[in-house]
Amino acid sequence: MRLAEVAVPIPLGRAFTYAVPDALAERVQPGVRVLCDFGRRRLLAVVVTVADRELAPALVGKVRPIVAVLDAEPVLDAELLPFLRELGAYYFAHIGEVLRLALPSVEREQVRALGEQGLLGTARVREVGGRMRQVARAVPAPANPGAVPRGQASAILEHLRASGDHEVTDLVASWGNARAALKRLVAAGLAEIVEREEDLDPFFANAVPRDVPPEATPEQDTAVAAITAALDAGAARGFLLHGVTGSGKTEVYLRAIAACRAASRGALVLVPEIALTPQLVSRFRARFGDDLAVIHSGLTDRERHAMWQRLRGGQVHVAIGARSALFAPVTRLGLVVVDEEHDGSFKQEEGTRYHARDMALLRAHRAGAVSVLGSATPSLETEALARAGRLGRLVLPGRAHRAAVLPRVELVDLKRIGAGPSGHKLLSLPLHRALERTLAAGEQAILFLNRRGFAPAVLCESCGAIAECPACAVALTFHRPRGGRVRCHYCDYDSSVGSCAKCGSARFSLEGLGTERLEETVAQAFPTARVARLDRDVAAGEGAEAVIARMRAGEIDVLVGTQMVTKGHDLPRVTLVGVVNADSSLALPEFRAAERTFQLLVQVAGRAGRADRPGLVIVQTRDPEHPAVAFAARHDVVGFIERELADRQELGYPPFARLALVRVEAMDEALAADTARAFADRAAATEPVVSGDIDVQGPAPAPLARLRGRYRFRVQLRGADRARLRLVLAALARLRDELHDRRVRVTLDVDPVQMM
DNA sequence: AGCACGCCGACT
DNA sequence: GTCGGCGTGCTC
Repeated sequence: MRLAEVAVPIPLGRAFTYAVPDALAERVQPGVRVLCDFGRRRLLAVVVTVADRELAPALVGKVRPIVAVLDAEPVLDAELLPFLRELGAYYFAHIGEVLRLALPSVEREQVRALGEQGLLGTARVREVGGRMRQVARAVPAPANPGAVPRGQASAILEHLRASGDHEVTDLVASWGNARAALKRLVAAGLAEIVEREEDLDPFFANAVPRDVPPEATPEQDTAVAAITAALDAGAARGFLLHGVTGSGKTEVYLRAIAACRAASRGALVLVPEIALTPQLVSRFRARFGDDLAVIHSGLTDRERHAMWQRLRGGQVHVAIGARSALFAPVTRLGLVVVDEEHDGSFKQEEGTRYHARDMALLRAHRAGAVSVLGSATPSLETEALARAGRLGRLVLPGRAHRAAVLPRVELVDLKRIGAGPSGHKLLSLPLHRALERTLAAGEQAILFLNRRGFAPAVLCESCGAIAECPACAVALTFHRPRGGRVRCHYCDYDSSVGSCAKCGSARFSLEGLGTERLEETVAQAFPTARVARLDRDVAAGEGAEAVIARMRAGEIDVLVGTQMVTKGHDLPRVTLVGVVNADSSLALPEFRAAERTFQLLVQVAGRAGRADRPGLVIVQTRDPEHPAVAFAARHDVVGFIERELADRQELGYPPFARLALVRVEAMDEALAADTARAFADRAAATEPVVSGDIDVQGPAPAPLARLRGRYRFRVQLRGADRARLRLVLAALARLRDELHDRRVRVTLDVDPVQMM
C-alpha cells in the first residue's frame, strides 16, 4: 500500500499518514502540496515522505486518501525539505508550522482551478492578493469620436494611443494635472481607468546601471581568494569575515557571489531587517542586475510568489533578504552570506523561534555550500567557532576608502561631570561644546538614545506612584503628540494621561529622557540648529528613508534617534556622534548585555567621520570603567572579546554552555506558575539533570513578569553538552504536546537570545 | 489551530 | 422548554 506522511499546517508535532490513490501515485512526491481531509476540514498540506509499506495496525481504518495534488514539481526540493525537517527537529518545533515558514501562498489561478473541480470544500487556502494600482488606457473605438480633447488631455490621449497603457501615477509624474485630464477623457468615453494588481517590486522599479567593481584592497583580495578556493573545492567550508565598518565587507560578498555565479551555483545573502535599504539593494543590483531576488516584508503575496518561482525555476540565482530569506528556494546553493551576523534580528522571537544565522550555517553545510559570516563585532558564538577551527578567519583590518582613521572616542563620566548650559544633565558640558563646534563648522551630528517617547516614566506628584500599563508589568512612556499620551511599549495600550490609579491625583511629573524630549532640549539649547528625530514613531509617519534623505541633503544639523540611526546609512557629513546614555543597555537583565552594548557602541561610533573629516564620538556613562564601554572607546574588538569570553567561561554561559528556556504564559498567575513548576519538575526527573550535567533554574517570574495581561514564568536549562541538553528538551517537548490546557501557552526556546 | 461534543444559565 | 457560554478531546 502506498502511504504518504503529510505535514498539516497545525501545531501538532507529528506528520499524518494518508493513502495515495493510484490515480495520484505519479504526482505524490516529497515536497509537493496536497489537499487532505483532516477531521471535518480540508487542508492544504505538504508531503514529507512517500513509501510502499504496510499500514501500522493502530492506523487501520483511520487513514484517508489524499484528495488532490497541487504541484507538478515539488515546491520544497530535495535540499530544502530535509533542511526544514532538521530545523524543526533542532527547535522541537511542529513540522507543519516549520514548512509553512518556507512556503508561499497559492496562486489565485490554482485556487480557482481547485474550486472548479469541486475539490475545495472548506479548505483554508491562502489566496494571492496584490495591492491594486490604477492603469489608464485609451479606448480603442470610442463611441463618441467627435469629442476632441485639448491641451494636456489631448497630449495624454496621444501618449496612451502611441505607447499603450500607463499607470496613472506615472502619468502624474509627467503631466502634473494628469488625474484631472484623465477624468475628462474618461467622461468623454475616450479613455478608461482599470484597476490592476500591483506586480512590480519597488526594489525592481528603478533600473540601476551596472557598476564597475572598484579596485580591491590586498586584504579583500585575500578574503575573496580564500572563499573562492573553498567554492572551487566544493567544500562546505565556513568563514568569519571580521572587518570594521567601512572596511569593504560588502565588496568581498559581491566578488564571492560573482565567483559563485560563475560556477553556476546560487547564492543567498541574509542581512539584518533594518539594513535592507534601497542603497544596499542597488549595490547588489548594480552588480547582478535582474539576477537578484530581494525578499522583504513589504512584498505582496503576488510579488513574493513571483520571486519564489524565479528562484525555484533557476532563472534567478541570487537572493538577498532579512531573516526569512533563509528559506529562499535558491537552487544549486553554493554560497550563504550572513552580514552583521551578531545582529539580534536574526533570531525569530515568535512561532518557530529559529536563529537564521545558525540555520544558515546548517543549510550551507547540508547543501555543500560555503558560508561567510561577516561582522565588525562578531558574536561570541561565532568567535568561538572560529577559535575552534570550525570557521576560517578572514580579517579586513582597515577602512577601505581612506586612511584608516577611526574616530576619537571621548568618555564623559556622568557621575563627575554635570549638566551643560542647557541645564539637562544628559546634555553634559563636553557634549554641548562638541555640538557647538560641529555646528560652527557646518558639519552634522547624531545623538543616540535608546528610548523613544518624551519621558520613560510618569510619576504621581502626590503619592509617588509610577503610571503602569494595566496589562503589562512596565512603566508607561509619555509621548508628546496628540495632546500628550501615555503608551505602553510592549502592548497596544495608549491613553490620555488621566489621573493616578493609586490616589486619583491629576498632578504628574515626567521623569527621564526619551528621544522626543532630547530633540526638544537640543533645539532649545541650539536655537539656530535644524534638529530632527528618527525613531520607530517617526518611521511610522514620515518614514525613515525620508529623514535619512533630508540628512544626506544637509537639511538637518542634528539627528536625534534610537537604534535606527546606527545602521546601514552612509552619512558622510556626520563628524560628531553622541551616545547620550550608554548605561541603559548595560542595565538589561541579560547575560549578553555587555556584548550588546559593546556592539552598539562600536556601530554608533562607525557613523562618525566617514568622509575625509575626522570624527569624534562622545559616550556619556556613569560607568566608564565597564569593559563594554572602555574597550569600545579604544576600538579594541579583540580585547573585548577576550575579556567577555573569560567572563562567560567563568559564569558558565554561551558559548561555553548551551541554554534553553521554557516560557509559560497564562492570564491566571497561579496556573502559569503551576505549569512552569510542572516543567521544572519534569526536567528535574530526567537523567541528565539528575546526574548534574544539565542544571535547571526556576520556575521564576520572567523579567517582564506580565505582558498583555499574561503572567509569565520561565524555566532555564543549561549545560555544556548539547546532546545531554537535547535529552531533557525532548522530555519537555513531550510534556508540552501532552498538555491540552488552552489557557496556558508554553514555548520552548532553544539557544535563546532575548531572555525577557 | 479548528471544530465538534457536552453540560449549565437567560431568553422566545 | 431552546440558544449559547466555553471546557475537553481529537484530528491520519
